[in-house]
Amino acid sequence: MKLGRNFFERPTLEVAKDLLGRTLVFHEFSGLITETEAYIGQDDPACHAARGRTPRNEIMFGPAGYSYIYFIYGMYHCLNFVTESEGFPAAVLIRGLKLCEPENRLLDGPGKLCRYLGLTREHNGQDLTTCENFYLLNTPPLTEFSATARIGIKQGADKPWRFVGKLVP
DNA sequence: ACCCCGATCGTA
DNA sequence: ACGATCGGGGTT
Repeated sequence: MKLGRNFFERPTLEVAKDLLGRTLVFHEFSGLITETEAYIGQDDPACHAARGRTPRNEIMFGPAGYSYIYFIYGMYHCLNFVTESEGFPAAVLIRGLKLCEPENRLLDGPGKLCRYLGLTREHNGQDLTTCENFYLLNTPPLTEFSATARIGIKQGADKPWRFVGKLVP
């Protein structure tokens, strides 16, 4: 069963935790989400939308359930899903994926994940709730997880908004 | 127009 | 610990 709009139209911290264990499908690839981070609104200094709307971050201001993919460090892309209500800029960064198809492999890191799947800015702004080859399945969530500070940021490093699922053997 | 730096990763 | 590599966004 595909995750619908209402899954993403919730507080970002809830969505970030609830995404752990869900299955991401992108064309021939599928895997379990194992690690996420929340970026929440203009009061979160680490959020790309902290200083308002720009061409890059405008998808974050739109409706929930869309992909937000940006280019970083001159060589990597990062995948996010937009959350909360239209007009409120927030998203969940996907940092880890336990790939099941076409091979078993752990994609640990947002840049490595996008590089393996072939995700680029061309896939920015896709509606995950209606797309035929880019969506999420409601496989059982990983209820065991730890919360830590977000990785690679300076501002907002005090907030424990990174969630790492404990994979059950 | 310019310049600094970043939600990273691989190697040292 | 650090360099690669370049787009974005704030500043001039």
